[in-house]
Amino acid sequence: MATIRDVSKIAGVSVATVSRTLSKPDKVSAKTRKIVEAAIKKTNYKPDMLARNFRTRKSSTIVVLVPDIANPFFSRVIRGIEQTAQSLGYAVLLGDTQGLRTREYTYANMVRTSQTDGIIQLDCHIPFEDGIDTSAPLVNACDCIRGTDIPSVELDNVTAAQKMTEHLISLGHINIGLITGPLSSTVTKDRLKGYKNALKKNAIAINDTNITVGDYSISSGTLAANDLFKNKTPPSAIFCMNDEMAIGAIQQAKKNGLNVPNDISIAGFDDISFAEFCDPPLTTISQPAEEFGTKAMSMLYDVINGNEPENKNTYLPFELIIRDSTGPNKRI
Amino acid sequence: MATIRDVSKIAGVSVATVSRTLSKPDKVSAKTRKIVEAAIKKTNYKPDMLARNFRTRKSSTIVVLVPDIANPFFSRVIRGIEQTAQSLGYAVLLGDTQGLRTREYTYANMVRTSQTDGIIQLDCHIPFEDGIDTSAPLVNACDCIRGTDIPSVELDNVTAAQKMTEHLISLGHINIGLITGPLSSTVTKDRLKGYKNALKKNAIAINDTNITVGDYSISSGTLAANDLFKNKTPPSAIFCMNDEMAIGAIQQAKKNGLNVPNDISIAGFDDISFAEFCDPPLTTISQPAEEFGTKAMSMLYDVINGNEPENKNTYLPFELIIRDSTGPNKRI
DNA sequence: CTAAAAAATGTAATCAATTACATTTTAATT
DNA sequence: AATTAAAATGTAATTGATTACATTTTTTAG
Repeated sequence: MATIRDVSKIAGVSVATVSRTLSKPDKVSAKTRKIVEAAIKKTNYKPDMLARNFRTRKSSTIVVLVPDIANPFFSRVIRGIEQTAQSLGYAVLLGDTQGLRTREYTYANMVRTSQTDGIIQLDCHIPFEDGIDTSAPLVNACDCIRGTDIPSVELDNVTAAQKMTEHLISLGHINIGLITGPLSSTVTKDRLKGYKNALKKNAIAINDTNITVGDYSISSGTLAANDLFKNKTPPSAIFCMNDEMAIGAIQQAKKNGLNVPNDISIAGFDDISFAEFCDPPLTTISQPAEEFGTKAMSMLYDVINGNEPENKNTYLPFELIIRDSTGPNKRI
Repeated sequence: MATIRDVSKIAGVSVATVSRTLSKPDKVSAKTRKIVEAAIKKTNYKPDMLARNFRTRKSSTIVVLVPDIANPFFSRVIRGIEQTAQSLGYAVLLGDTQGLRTREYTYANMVRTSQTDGIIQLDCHIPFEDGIDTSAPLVNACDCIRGTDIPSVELDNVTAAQKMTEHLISLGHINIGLITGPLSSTVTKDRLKGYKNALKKNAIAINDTNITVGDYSISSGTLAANDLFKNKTPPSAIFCMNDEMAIGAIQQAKKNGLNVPNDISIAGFDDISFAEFCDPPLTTISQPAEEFGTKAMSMLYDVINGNEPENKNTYLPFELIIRDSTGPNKRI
C-alpha cells in the first residue's frame, strides 16, 4: 500500500505538500497540485485513516447505544443517525446493549480510549452515579434523563399520551386500560402522566387495576391485556405504550372472543410500519423516527466540536393516527 | 489523560514492561506486575486505542453492509454479528447502503484505509467487476454470489422454496401465484428455482402470468397481489418470497373481499416476529437470523487472521412453519 | 529594479503505543 | 562457586500522517 512518502517521492515534493494537497488544496499552487494529484492517481494512494486518526486525535466515529437493534422504531432512528453521520464524515459504531449495564459501560468507555468521539444513547442510563466520564460528548435521543444538562431530542410524551387518551375518551370510553413499559424510563413515566392528565381533565377517576406494566414486547402485551380482561369491570379501551404491545393485546382480545374495535378499542404508540397492516389497522401516535436520528447526530456533532447545540432539548412533533382499532364505546 | 509513559514513571519501570503487563502478563514477574497494576489503577490509565490500532495496523473493527437496517430480518442478523464481534474483540460499523453502489464503495474502501479489518455483506454486490480490492477480508451472509470463492453463510433457498410450494400443492393448490424479489439477487433466483422445481415435480405447468416481481416491501406485495387477482384464472394460493410482501398480499386480498385462507392461501418467508401476529397468522419459512450473524462473524474472524474457514459455504437449517394463512383449496 | 509582503514549500517533531533486540537479573546445573 | 541457561526488563526504532516553524519562491508596491 502506497504511503504519503511514496507519493511525495514520485511527485518530487515534500510530504507536507502532499498532505496539504489533500486537506487544504487552496494552500498549494495549481501547478504542484496537478503534479501531486497525478502521483496520487498513479500510486493509487489513499490516506491511512489509522495514522490520520491517531495524529489528529479523533476517530471520526460515534457509537450509538441501543437496547435492541431489532426494535423497528430504534432501527429507523439508527437509519437517521447513520445518514447524517455519513454526511458529516462520521462512521457509526453499533452498541447493542441488550439493556445490560456492563455493555453500556464497555461502549461508553470507547470515548476515553479514543475509539469513538461521542455517544448517542437511545435508552438513557449513562452517566451512571458512580462517576463514568461525564465529559464524553453525549446526546440522548427518544429517551432522556431529567435534571441533567445532557442535550436531548425528545417527543412531548406527556402531551402525546394525553392526546391519545382524550381520543379514547371522545369515543365515549371511561374505563380505559393502560399497558405501560418499564416504569424506570422517563418515556414511560411521561406517557403515564399524560394518561392521568387526560383522565383528570375529564373528571374520570384513576383506577389502578386499569394500569398494567409491560416491557414493550409483543408477548408482554398479550399478558398485560389478559390481566386487564380479568378485571371485575374490564376496560372498554386499552392504550398501549407501543405498537408491539398493542399488537399483542389485539391478539389476546381476539383469542378472548372480543371484536376490535366493536367490543374493545386498542391503541398503540410509534406507528411502526406494521401498524397500518394489522387487523384491524392500528390507531397510534406517529413519531418522526429518522428525524430523531438526524437531529441527534447533528447535535452530537456540535457537542464534539465544542459548540453548544442551539436547542439543548429539542422536541419533535407527533401525530395522532386514527385507524380502525379504536371506535365508539358500545357498552354504554 | 494518562499515557503509558506516565504509568511507567510512577511504577519505576520501562514502557515496555507496562505494555507487557497489559498484553502478556506472564512475561512479567509477579512483583513488577503488582507494582505496574497499582500504577495503572492510580493513574486510571486506559490504553489509547488510536495509538494501539495504529501501531498494530488493525482497527479491531468490521463493517456490515446492509441494504436497510430497518428490515426486521436483517436487524436480527446484525444483532448476531454484534454479539459475536463483541466477544471476539471487534466493534461493528454500520454500513446502511440503501442499495446504493456508491455507499457500498465508500464502506468497502474502509478496508483499504485501515478503518476496518473486514466486511460482512448481507446483500451481495461487492466485489464489483471494475476491480475493487478483492483482497479485503469478506464474508457474505444470507445472500451470496455464485462462482466466486467468497465464504458465505446461506440457506438452501431452493429446497426451502420447494418445500413451501409443495406444502401448497399438498393442500390441493395447482394454480399457485408467486411474488418474487428483484430478480438480480441469488436468493430470489434460488427461491424461484425451488418454486419451479416443485411444480415440475408435480407435473404442474408453469404459468408465467402467475409470477410477479416485488421488491420485498409491504407495498410491493399489495401491488403484486392485485396483479395476480386480475389474472383470467387468479391463483388459489400465493407464495411470497418474504413476510412483508405476504402481509401486503393478505391486506390486498381482504380489500378484494377474499377470505384468507378460505378463498386464498398466502405464504411468506423469513418468519419475522410479526408473522405470528398477522391476521391470519402467517405460514412461512423460519430462518435462524441471529445465527447467520454469529456464523458470518466467526468466519470473517478466520479470514482476517489468514485461516481458511472450515466450511467455506455454510448452510443453515430452515423450518416450514404452518400457521393459518394457508389452507385447503376449496375451489376444486 | 529593489524591498517588503505574501504565498508556497520543505524540514522535522509529534502523536502513544508495540516490539525487536540488547542488556541485566535470576535460576539451574555441575 | 562458577558457568550456563532462562527469565525479566530496558532501549529505542517504528507505525504514517499532520503541522508548527523555517525557508524559499513569487508577487506587489514604490
